[in-house]
Amino acid sequence: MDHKAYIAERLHAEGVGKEEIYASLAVPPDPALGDYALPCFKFAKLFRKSPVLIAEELASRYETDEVVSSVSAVNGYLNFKIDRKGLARDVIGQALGRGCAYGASDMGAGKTVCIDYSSVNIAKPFHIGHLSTTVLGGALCRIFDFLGYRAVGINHLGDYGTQFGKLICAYKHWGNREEVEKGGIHAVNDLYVRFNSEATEEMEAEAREYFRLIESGDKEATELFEWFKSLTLSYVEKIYSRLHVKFDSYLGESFYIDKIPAVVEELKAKGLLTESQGAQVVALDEFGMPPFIVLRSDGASLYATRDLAAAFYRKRTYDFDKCLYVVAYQQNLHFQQLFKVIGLMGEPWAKDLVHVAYGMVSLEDGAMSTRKGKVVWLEDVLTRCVEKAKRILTEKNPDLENKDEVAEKVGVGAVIFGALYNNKIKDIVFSYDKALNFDGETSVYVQYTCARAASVLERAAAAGAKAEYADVEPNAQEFELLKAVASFPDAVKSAAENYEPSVIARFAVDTAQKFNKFYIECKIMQAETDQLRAFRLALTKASLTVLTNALTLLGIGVPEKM
RNA sequence: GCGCCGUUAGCUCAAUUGGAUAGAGCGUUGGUCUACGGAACCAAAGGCUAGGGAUUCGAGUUCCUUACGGCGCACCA
Repeated sequence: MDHKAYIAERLHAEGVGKEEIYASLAVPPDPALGDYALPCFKFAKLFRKSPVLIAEELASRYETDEVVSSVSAVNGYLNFKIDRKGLARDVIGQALGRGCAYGASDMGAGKTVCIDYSSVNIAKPFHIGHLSTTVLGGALCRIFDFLGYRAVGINHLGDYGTQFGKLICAYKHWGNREEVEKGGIHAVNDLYVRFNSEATEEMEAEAREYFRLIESGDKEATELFEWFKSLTLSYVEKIYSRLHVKFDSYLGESFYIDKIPAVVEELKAKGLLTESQGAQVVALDEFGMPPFIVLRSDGASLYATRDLAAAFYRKRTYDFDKCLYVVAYQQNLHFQQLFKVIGLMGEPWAKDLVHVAYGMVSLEDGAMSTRKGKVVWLEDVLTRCVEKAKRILTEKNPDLENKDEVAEKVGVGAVIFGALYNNKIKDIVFSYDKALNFDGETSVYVQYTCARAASVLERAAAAGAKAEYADVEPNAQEFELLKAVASFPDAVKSAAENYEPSVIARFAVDTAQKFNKFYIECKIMQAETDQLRAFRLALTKASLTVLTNALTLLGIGVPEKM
């Protein structure tokens, strides 16, 4: 139940709309004051009375019931207390009734959200810098899907550009099939790195020629390129499946090449295209931005041009209500320009394009650099985290059967969680110390909490004890936990509205903390009465449900034992 | 130089979008077990929310300004 809506509906203040009351309702800093509060200061002018008086009058007029058990006025705040039993019945009913759908809604029914994320480059291995876009985008897909939207995950492959001419050139000079088959994508990357440091003028020219050959569909060049592409895709697929992300489309930049002329024509027809220093551009100086280059002076397209064509293609193909670009803030200007150009073209959906910007990853000794070999490969991070998880697991729980499976969930989960726990805009300095830390506010803590809850429920099942709502007055720990469980649907909504999965990660830790307090303070199986035991078991089950749903939305597995 | 973003406890970060006494984790110090799982729990210490101004009944949150840091600024992606 939405308590704020309930209160807003029943609180009558002349001249003040329900929506305004709903929006103004806040949560008091101390639960002893109440569960919701309406600050009355802003109504003082309207009523020409002191906020203290307004709060008192509203309090005296509000009729309490089985949902809102008491109302009080304190220093200009109107404080509401939710009936504990009523909340317990409602929350436990919802969580146990809906199970893995608890927190879901149909608010997005009939709407489509395109989410452009991860966007790997062909022939480049996955490094730690690619983690954010991948797990953020993956989480956003699941969150929007959970809210009833059709979420379309798009991997806008970096599969076009002169670098592939260089790669083929390097391969022809220094590579061979056997080595690449054996070394996989890293061997391919090594060739590319070598080209960048050793290539002669002649090789550069050769590389340009190879790129031209790819474009013109030359058999050998195309086959080589397709080979590198399939190597890359099978490599990233493994990582994607470990991170639990999926894509509905792998249409990359090369797909849009033949769609560019039409877009250029349209720009021309709308009088937006001008020539500047030999290039075709859209001038944006009146908006305080540098020009948007559509075609280079040699007539070739750019990344930006392909993005422009891709936006139109997506609008036509999916008729999205929103199209998100999960790309680092480095590209702020690029997206501002792109969106502005689409707006200037008169497309009303320009407003539906959103750059979901996130912070940059660097290493402790500075920025990453593939050329200098200063890179942290994601697979290495995953491997080390899973290894550590297994070591701890073996030590703490030697009899556990499926150690590898559990270690995978714990280790990979820690990596995902680490990337999703803070506000996405924050820069990250990667360190193995931090990545391998499983203490404190981590997914491991949440998973451990789940395992504890699952363990109690298992004992209960073995003893034939029921987990169901019972008519008891929740104590302080139980009530705090209930409120946390009840706030999950709001957390999911807020995560979607702000494109911020960290809201859900924070929710998970907060709720786990409250469950642990409850667990320590309240005997569950040894509760004083059967009724109380049933109630606490139900609360335990409800907690496990929300925590599982929260972690699942983030792409993190929940082991039953660990 | 211009633009965007950031700055909160020793460290890493929250703060329900302008509300009451700014909260967590790590680290430090001191506690809690003959146990429904100690990967836990409790407590203490730690803050002029980078500095200054403004708006407001009320500002970590909005505006202006300064400092520091990151990113970007024409044919790379």
